[in-house]
Amino acid sequence: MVTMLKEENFNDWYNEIVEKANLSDKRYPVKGMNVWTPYGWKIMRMIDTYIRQELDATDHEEVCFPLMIPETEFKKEKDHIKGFDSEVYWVTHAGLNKLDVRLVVRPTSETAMYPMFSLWIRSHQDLPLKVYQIVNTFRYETKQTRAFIRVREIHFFESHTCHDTEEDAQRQIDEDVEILSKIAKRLCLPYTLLVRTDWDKFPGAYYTVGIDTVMPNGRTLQIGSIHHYRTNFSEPYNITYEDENGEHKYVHQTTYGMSERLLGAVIGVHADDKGLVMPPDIASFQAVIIPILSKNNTELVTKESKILYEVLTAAGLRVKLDDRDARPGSKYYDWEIKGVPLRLELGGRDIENNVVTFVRRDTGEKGTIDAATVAEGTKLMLRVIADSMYAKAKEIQESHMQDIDSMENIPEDKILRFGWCGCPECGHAFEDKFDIKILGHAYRPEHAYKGKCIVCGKDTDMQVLAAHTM
RNA sequence: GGGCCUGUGGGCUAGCUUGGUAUACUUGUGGCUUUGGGAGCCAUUGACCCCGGUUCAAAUCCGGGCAGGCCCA
Repeated sequence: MVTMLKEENFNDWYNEIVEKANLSDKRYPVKGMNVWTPYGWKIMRMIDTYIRQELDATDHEEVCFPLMIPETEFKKEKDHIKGFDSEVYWVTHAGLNKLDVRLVVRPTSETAMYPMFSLWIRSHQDLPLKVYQIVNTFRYETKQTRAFIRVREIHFFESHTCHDTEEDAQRQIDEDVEILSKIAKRLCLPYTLLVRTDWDKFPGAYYTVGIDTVMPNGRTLQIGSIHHYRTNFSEPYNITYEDENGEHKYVHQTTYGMSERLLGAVIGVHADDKGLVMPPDIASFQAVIIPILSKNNTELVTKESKILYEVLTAAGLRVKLDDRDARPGSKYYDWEIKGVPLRLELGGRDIENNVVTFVRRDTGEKGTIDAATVAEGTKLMLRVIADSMYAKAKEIQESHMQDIDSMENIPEDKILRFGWCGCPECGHAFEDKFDIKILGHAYRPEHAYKGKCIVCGKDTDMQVLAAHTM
């Protein structure tokens, strides 16, 4: 049973869900490094599958670079090293010997990949270069660690692209945005795309688009980011191509990164006081079949349950037949904690009436599906569940948005929306006064804005969002 | 970065102040029985975070480490 309430105590509730649903085992004896349990890993792999699917479909190629980066390469881009040197792990020894050149354990792979890109790319015919990898990266987080949300060993997806022009790099970022929308749909997650402030962009980037989602406690969680590097890395790493006229030019680069925080966001947004609620597309099991046996029909119900399992599996659904020797009620609790989207019960009454009883995990709604068309009926129900999960999450996100026009009476636990002139002085003044972070301005504004800077009162056409972050 | 709290079977927990025999529940295992929201009975496995100190004696007191949680910058 889940004892913590999401509304009252989000942090404790989150920890309890992760533990009770058995997504991750935090007992591994290194801080911030947790064990992926079979149930959690299956879900993460499902998310990775969709990432691969979308990246492959847009002509990205999967690669796998080494974990370690020599200090000499790591140091080439000055802002980048400055942004990371307080949180990288160093390998200083090999056996008993001290290394002449220390090795960095990758916090991200720019500095591992780019020396190789410089060898791989020679002509404009080699462009665009679009690669990605899904690997673990390491950051020595100093803040409180938290399963999936702030860890030191990160399950990370990163794509890296090189282009001949800045415009082509810009097109890549728009493609990344499209890819994101497809993946987020699978997770039933709404999000915002905000161009980060200059002091908050990725170390070495020209600009950064943060991907944020709103947690029910009113804090935002960054679930990914997209960066435009221009030639900030290609210059120090000497990644050049020869154009049609025989001239040598620096490539324009972009990156796109997301992590297991996607799973953290799914938990935070969708789970409830009974446990996890999995979006159907990434659920390890989309439906669980619970046979309801009684003394005189054990054989019949067991047989029919197996047939149901086979019919649904053959239709491409991920199904679990729970034939453990336990009471049905105890099985209900087990699968509710694990968040299986749909529970299918099959007992003597159902067989007589040619139906299967279903219970939705997201709403608790109960009903029956016609046994003759059970595969179609189940698929339809899963689609309804996904749509309604997304709609509910979207509603929560919007209920947290609030426009403000003065620095008085700032509401707690809201995502604030207001005008900003763009100057760092006003930005820092706002952030420091309320201990809140300016997340940035819309990457694709829905409409033009005319207003005044909330700090200095100057006219401005830039509207920004600000919030407490997880 | 600074401060506070905690660490006992797989999970949760009593015991710690006042040093001596480790408690309950849950889970696991085997069996009987039962099955439309956590059934019951019997049997049974399983623990004091690590290192050092004080002591005849340490889960308990002291120091350090590691890990977890919370608050503040």
